[in-house]
Amino acid sequence: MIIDTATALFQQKGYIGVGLNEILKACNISKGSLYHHFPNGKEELLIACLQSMSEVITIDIENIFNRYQTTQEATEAMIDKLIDNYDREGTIAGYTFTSIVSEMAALSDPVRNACSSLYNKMKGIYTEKLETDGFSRETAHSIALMMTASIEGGIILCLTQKSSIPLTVIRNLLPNLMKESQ
Amino acid sequence: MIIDTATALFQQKGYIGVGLNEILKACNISKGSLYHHFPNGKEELLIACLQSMSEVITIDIENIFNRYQTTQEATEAMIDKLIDNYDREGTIAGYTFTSIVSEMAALSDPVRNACSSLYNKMKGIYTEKLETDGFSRETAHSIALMMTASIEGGIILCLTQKSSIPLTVIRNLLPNLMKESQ
DNA sequence: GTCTATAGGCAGATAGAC
DNA sequence: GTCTATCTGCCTATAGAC
Repeated sequence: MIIDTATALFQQKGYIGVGLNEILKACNISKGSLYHHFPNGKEELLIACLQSMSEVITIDIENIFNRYQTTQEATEAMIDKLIDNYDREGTIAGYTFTSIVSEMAALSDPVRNACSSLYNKMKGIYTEKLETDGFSRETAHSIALMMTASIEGGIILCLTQKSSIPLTVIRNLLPNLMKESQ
Repeated sequence: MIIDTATALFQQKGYIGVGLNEILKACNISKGSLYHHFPNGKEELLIACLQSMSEVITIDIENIFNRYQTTQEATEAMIDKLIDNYDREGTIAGYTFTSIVSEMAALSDPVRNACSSLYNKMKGIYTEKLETDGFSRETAHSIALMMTASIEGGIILCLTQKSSIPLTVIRNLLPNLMKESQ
């Protein structure tokens, strides 16, 4: 599948970091074929990949959040998975999603909107769980946003420092936010 | 000054987003001249710019943190400044520093190290202030890291959503971390 | 619907005059 | 130490055969 292969490459190297030729080679298809399916070229392919990523990531997070009773437990399990991923593979699935946002937010509104909706989906899962925990809707929204931001920032710090310590610290501090604001 | 002009461009558009010709035109110099001063070309210029950014940002944060008695007040003032910046100009100074990390962390170790040291400097200012607030060294380090990560993530969310709300929420939630962990 | 060949532009880098 | 001219290579996108 073209989209799966391209998604992996975009996640590894970012949008500008991957050339069209590299994608074609990895997919074993030709330029003519790609432009037949995606007349608007690379950007249209990226947006299709972002939609695919959105589904995969959302389902993954939802599974974890359904498996645990409280937001706190689910969050710890989720971050543990990110840390485990990093320690085993040296990368974090969804990282280059950060890279794509940073590169493209100012350049392409369609891409920016696709990324925005992905963040909102993640935040929505957190919010819902926090409300079942007993938080007011408003507080739930605030904490969910804080979770999204600190995890995203934590991933960046891990990749910058080549260490999983930042995410470990965040994993241990985030629960305080869920106790004290209640 | 070449570095000042190039720094501004890198901050606005990221490393790959700015062409060498664009920099030369903005500085009114020629290719030969640039390569005389920076034999290793664009990457060497970027690292010089990151060092310059590091000084500017560090001094700015230090000034704010010296002006207020507690970390909480200083942090709120600092984020207020980011929000004000965004609302007035639509960008956030230091943003494209995020963009540069995301683009380059996996590609260039010298650049990654320069970015890592910049994050550490910011975190160091927070840590010091938290210790004078009475936190243990270990707790101070943890909270400082959380501050760095959530602000960085908040900036990304602001740029993705084209709104200053994420940073506003983070400004209001971060103080909880400084009260309850004490 | 998939292919090859190629267009057209711009990237970063270099050579050598002055 | 600054300039202009030029090189090589890669980029995305297109044209047109099959």
